[in-house]
Amino acid sequence: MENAFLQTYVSVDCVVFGFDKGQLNVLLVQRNTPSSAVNGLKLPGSLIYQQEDADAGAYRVLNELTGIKKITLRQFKSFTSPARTANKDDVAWLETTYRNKIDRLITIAYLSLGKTNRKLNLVSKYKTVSWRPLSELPAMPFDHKQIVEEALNEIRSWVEMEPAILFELLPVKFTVADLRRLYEEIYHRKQDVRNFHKKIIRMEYIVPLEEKQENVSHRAARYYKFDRVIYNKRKIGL
Amino acid sequence: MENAFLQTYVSVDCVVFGFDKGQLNVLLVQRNTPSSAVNGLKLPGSLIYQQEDADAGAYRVLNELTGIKKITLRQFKSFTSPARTANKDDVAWLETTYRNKIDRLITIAYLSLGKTNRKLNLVSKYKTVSWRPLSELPAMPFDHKQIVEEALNEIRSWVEMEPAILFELLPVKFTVADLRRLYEEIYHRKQDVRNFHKKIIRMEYIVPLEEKQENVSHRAARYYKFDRVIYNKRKIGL
DNA sequence: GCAAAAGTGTTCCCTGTACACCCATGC
DNA sequence: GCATGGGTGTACAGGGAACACTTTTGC
Repeated sequence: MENAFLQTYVSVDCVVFGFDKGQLNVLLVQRNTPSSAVNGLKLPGSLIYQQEDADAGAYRVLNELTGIKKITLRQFKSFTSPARTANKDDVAWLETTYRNKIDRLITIAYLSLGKTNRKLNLVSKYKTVSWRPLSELPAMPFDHKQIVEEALNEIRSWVEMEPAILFELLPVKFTVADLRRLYEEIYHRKQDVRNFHKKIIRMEYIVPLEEKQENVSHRAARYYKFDRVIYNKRKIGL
Repeated sequence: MENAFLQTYVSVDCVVFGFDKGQLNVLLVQRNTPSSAVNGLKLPGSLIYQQEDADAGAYRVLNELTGIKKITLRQFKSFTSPARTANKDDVAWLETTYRNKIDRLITIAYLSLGKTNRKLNLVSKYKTVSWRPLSELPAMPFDHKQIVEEALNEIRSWVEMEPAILFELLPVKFTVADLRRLYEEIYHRKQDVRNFHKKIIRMEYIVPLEEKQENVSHRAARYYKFDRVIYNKRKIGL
């Protein structure tokens, strides 16, 4: 008995995390097909073209579906199980969307961190693009839920390798408490307030501003900003 | 102008590292084709089948090409550039070997650590399977050189996540100096002998044996072994 | 004045690092 | 006896962890 070699379509899927109101969010798009059965939210992703590699495909697709241009995407894992196309509704949606017969599909998953106040949906083909809290993700087609879970694991090692990417998640001006809550979300454990403060103050590339919070019903917190120039100088020193 | 969606063959390639005589080695196989122009060493890898996922394909292929059965393979990156098939000799070899027209090929790369004293070549379709020192790798087809380089970077984060895999590279009985030289190879920096000793002694799962080296022209070193049971207990404690 | 969150110092321990000499063995 | 690599202790510095009270602001 002869085994046939796999010849398959290849997609990219992007897990873009955002941080807002103390929680991590994931950027999802909504499929817009006639059949309501297969409507629903999913990760931004699509088949890639003949002449592009997966990285180029990921940047193109994310831009086409959400309008996002300037962002860093990082390939983190391929998902190749034949069971990915086990759900008939998913396959029907694929075949309608791409006008091809598709019985197998592998995807290369990308991870990214973005600001939730970014403008979205400028050029989207999809009905809606929206941030959804990680803690209450909707049901999603294919193995998108699993992809998000593995992306979460990946964030930590990415942050350890390149701490600067954390600031992609925060607004330009942020308080130490914002940063602490972000750490707590990513590492799933409480940080001691005083120790965290000391740690942040030691980092010369997190620079204090004169500006403080306004109209808060408690003592106003100082704003800080991330200084990439100082950060890069430090790295060369390593 | 319409863009066609990529539909492609998918291969797996395995970078298996070994450690011998103080150096890291990579396991390579030799292509056996009629044309001598395309002969040469390459990473063990092959197209995967319709009905298998990439993980299953990687284990199958590594076994078919090298005889290796019990080993841990870890997916670490996909290589998807259209330029992978830029070399005509490589494409000719592909088409001869797989009896298909192949103009594009993506590969999913796997990383693994093995002992160099493992029995090889039991069921190999290839002429030879051999360990080659990392420092003097031959020219290889496709982007195999780049794949090995990226695998090297990957080892460190794998070891940090799961230190036990280091012992896959060492014989069952090893000296502290063996372990130190392995560290030095992987991290590319010298370790202080005394400090390294202290660090190792602190790890209860590295247990000293009564046995010592024999017939060495210097003071004989004590052998140690890795105790997985103690190691696993410690991990639960985290 | 009270609720809510910001801000701030000290102590202890553990880990990493720097550093130099004697020991066992084969030849 | 000499060459080769194995094995060992101490001292200092820096970072992580534990821990409680005062300050500012809006209402």
